[in-house]
Amino acid sequence: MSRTTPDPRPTLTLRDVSEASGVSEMTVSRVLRNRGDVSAPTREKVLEAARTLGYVPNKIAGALASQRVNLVGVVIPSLSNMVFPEVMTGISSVLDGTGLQPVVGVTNYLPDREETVIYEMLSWRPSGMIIAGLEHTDAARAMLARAGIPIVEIMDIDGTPINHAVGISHRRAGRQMAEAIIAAGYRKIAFLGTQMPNDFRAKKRLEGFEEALSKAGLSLVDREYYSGGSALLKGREMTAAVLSRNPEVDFLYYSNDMIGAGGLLYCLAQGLDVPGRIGLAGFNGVELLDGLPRKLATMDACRLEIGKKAAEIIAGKATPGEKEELFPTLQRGDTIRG
Amino acid sequence: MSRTTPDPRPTLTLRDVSEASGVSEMTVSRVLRNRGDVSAPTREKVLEAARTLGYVPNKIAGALASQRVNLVGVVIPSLSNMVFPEVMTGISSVLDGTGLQPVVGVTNYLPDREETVIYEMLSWRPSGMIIAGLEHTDAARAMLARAGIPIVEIMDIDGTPINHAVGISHRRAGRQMAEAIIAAGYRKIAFLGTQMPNDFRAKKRLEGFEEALSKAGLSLVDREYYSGGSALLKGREMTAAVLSRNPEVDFLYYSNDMIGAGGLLYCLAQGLDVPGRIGLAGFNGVELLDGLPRKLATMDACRLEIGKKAAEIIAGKATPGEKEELFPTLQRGDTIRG
DNA sequence: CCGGCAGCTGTTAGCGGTAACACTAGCAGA
DNA sequence: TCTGCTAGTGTTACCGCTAACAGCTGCCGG
Repeated sequence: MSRTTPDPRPTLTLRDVSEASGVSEMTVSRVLRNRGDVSAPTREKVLEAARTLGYVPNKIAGALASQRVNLVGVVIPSLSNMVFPEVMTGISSVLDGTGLQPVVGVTNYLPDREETVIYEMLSWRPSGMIIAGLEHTDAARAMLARAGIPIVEIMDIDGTPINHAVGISHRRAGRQMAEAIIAAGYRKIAFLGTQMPNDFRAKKRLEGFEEALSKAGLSLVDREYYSGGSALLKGREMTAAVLSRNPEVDFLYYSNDMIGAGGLLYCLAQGLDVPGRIGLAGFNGVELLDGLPRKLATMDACRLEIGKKAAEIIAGKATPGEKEELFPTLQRGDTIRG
Repeated sequence: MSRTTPDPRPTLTLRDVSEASGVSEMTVSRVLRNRGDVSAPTREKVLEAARTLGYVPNKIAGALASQRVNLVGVVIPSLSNMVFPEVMTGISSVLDGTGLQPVVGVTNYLPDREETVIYEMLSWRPSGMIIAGLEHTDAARAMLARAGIPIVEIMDIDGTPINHAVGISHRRAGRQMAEAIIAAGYRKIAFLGTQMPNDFRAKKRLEGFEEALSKAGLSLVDREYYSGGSALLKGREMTAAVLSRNPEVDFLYYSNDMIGAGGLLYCLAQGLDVPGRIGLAGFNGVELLDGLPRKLATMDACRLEIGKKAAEIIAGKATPGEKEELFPTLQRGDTIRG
């Protein structure tokens, strides 16, 4: 079998359908797009012909002629994160009704890669762009700004949006968590996170966290970073490392739920008193947590809601301000005492 | 702030760059695509002009004129599955070098939705299509068959591909797992899975599983299905339900690792002797398992490899047969005795 | 009986690029 | 000197579709 099916005939065009149904190409175009008045019998003839020929319209030509593209670019750092799939769900749920279609690009947290992805996407002249984060290369910002389409930056609002931003304040989220932890009486607090220089949101959370600590006269007792591998396993390992280095630590703040879950499993396996002897907290509010033996404290990131709001802005279903702030709720779970 | 940035000037075209740099549009086009001979000084002038103007080429026009589109359609049932993101990673890793770009469409396991997604994608005239599964509507199959581009169906090879298939035999995988379980001496076996009439691969695994059971004179003692919610939690709940209904059950076969992990956590929490009193197994080999207190038996689905092979076929880097079978390895972990 | 208009269909001229070819200058070799 | 070639550049004709407008019919009211 050959690699590509050898075309029996050159690809079908409107002309083929028009000849098969005995009307002009324009009329076929009208029927296929449900636009303009076409008599019922003509419509039937055309649809019949298109169906039997197996005609699939060429959107490239259509888009060029009409100067309209029903695509929305979505640029996110990663798919394996559990968090972006949910954002996508929110986006799709809104876009589904509108004839707009999301197109996903993944950057792996690399700014240059992001720039390339944005460039590629813009070259298809989408109707709008949804991009995770507020930090981009200068070139990327410039391209976006002059694209003449609505740009929505999501997840974060601590910064200056190009056009619109929909998200939460990670700095505030970090601060809130720290305050809750301090209020619960924990004092020897360690941070465990991802080694990702370009995960600006995690960085902002940590900043807010430390800010609140220092306001209370505290500072982090220890910090541990990882990269790659099974997050759950890394959570275990990092937790073991921190606890052996600093047995007096009484709270573990994780940069995401997955490593937090690993840490929780480790602590429970060690027979540590959670949350009495030691407390834990993560971030994101992933549904995985529901299945754990004990509920990890976390803060949901409003992922679904962010996706929906962003899509509504693109679809013109919302009249947005420059920043749309959402407010995550602290879920104390069973791993913060009090 | 208005919704769309008001265009200060109509979008830039080749003509603008050509005028700014004093050469013909054709020459600009050549420079921007690195094609044909252009003198170094001219090239510089053009690049300079393009850069300062902030020109982004219009791929729609380019694709129409050249009849070439650097897009590869990827159609998958779900993103929240942990398994497809890894397939995507495999695809991207190969495509990255080739100038080809994946475009993802999600079907949510709905055949009609799949048909729509395929239609939409084909209307952009991609260079190839990668589609999960071998089961499609007749219309979808017909469209794909006459698209005149390479079509690679992935994940599964139990069936008849349109063009090429890359995957594993889920029927065989189910059979192998059953054989291993029986050989280990388990006899009262229950199945726990997703309630998804259109997850044909899970269905095939179960078929193979039951086939091997009946060959050994056994049959499933119980079965339990779920849909929606946190898979980990559902795994717990289903396991509890099965064990309370049939306390004599000595093996739990899960249709995926996530619910298997939930079940494992439940069994351990109940103080059950795993794998002595009761064994467990899942499917997929997700890396999450590495972080569990005990390693769940599973079978990896060769996801990365499948993505790579499929992409190689599309990119013309492999000369494939009709079916490329990969062979998953059984990982016994710590939840099958012996 | 005519103007006006709605309903339907066709014609024309692009959309913004690129393939294919045409052209020019400069230079090597006969 | 002339041919032949190459490197560099421009010209032309589309790619497949749609916006905009131009008919054509039949029917209405005045």
